[in-house]
Amino acid sequence: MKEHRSISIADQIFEQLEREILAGKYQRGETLSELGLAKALGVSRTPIREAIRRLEQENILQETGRGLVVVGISWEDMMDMYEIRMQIEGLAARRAAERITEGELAAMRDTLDLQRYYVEKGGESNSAQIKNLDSQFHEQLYQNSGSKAYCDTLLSLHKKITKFRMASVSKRSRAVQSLEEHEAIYRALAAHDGDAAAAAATEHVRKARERIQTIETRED
Amino acid sequence: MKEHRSISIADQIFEQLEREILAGKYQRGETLSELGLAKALGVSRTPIREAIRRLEQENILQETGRGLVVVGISWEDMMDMYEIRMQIEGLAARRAAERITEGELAAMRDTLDLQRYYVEKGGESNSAQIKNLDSQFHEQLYQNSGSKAYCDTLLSLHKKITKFRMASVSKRSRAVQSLEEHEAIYRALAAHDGDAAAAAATEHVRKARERIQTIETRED
DNA sequence: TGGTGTATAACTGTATACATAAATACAGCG
DNA sequence: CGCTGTATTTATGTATACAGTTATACACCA
Repeated sequence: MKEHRSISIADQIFEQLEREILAGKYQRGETLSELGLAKALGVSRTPIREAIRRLEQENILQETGRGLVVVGISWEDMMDMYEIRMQIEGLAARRAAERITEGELAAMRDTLDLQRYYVEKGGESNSAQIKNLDSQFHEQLYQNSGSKAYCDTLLSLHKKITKFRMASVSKRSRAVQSLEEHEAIYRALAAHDGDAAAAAATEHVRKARERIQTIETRED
Repeated sequence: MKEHRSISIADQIFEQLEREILAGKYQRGETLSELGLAKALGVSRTPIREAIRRLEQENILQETGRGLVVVGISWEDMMDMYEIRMQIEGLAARRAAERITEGELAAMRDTLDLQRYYVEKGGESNSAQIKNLDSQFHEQLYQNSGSKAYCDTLLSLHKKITKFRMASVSKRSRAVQSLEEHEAIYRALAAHDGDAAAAAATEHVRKARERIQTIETRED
């Protein structure tokens, strides 16, 4: 089955480079060149340049006038992103609790149910699925805050954190804990309890950061 | 050590379009085309496309597959950005207070002195200067937080707010108040008092938002 | 009159050509 | 041996050509 809408080469390259840079494939400070990337990927410089412009705008790549230098993000950067999320994800959850509709609640319920299915099913092959559903839950939460500013800011942070952690594996027990915290957020949203939603979301981010600190070690 | 590197056409166009979109020159939902922009600005599509990619990444312009649609930001979006800043600018100030050096303090002092000079001098012609120095103070604060994540996030929000408000005029009394709040932040930084710095920064953003709410009225 | 099929125009995506500037290599010269 | 000036390579910035796709206009036909 063919894709309904072809994604441009430039977008694919952007995604790939973003993933690779955030996952640490390139060392920070390492230099790249347009032509080098173009040859390596078998395309012309044009789509490469467009991908680079987007990466520059995300501050994970920097133009030096002669070559590109990889900025990426460090472990400390990621910890800081969690800290920022702790603050504003709570506020976003509060807003979502106050304005979420039944339909939006049902959609989040579906996400949770699917996440629970894969978590309880176990198996390492479902790790990617679980991560995707985890991201989806958060994205729904952001969307349901009804605020473009909150949504944009949180999506940007969440995306970077997710791709940074892409290489790491997560244990099942952690997935269960994360799921239960999602459930707590959902219950607060369903009850339209702003305070509870804010507290649950903030706590979830805080615990997620703790979990990462204890399980992962990463040079950098 | 001044940069002699000329700014590319693509960058200039990005700055211009960003300013115009955020300032509300284009209506939200309005469509643009690469060729139209290229002809209007007298350049080829290449630099236009690169500017567009960056604007897309900022979520103020959107590609539809056939033409571009202006997203921009609304008054509510800006209020939300202030709300987010209230939270994280305080945390950034706390960090800055804990790690700022004498040299960095001196640089911020210089910015404040210059700002005070123009504020006390009065005159409408200095409005732009004052705004620039105001931005500079905040950027120094962000930088001195020592955190890439805080710096990136706050810079992005601050830039959009600033350009959104670019069209508006500010009264002198407001400029004086803003300056005094900056002084309060500076004093806390100089005293390396994290709590005070956080409180002062948060309060400054809160009051800045209040001031805007009372003086400005803008459709949309 | 209304629907349909085709031609046309408009737009984006990609590749390529060319200009320019900067780093590098190297030969010549003191 | 060291310095210098030049040639070459390599990099980016911009323009242009071309392909592919989709909306649009319009003529034609039932």
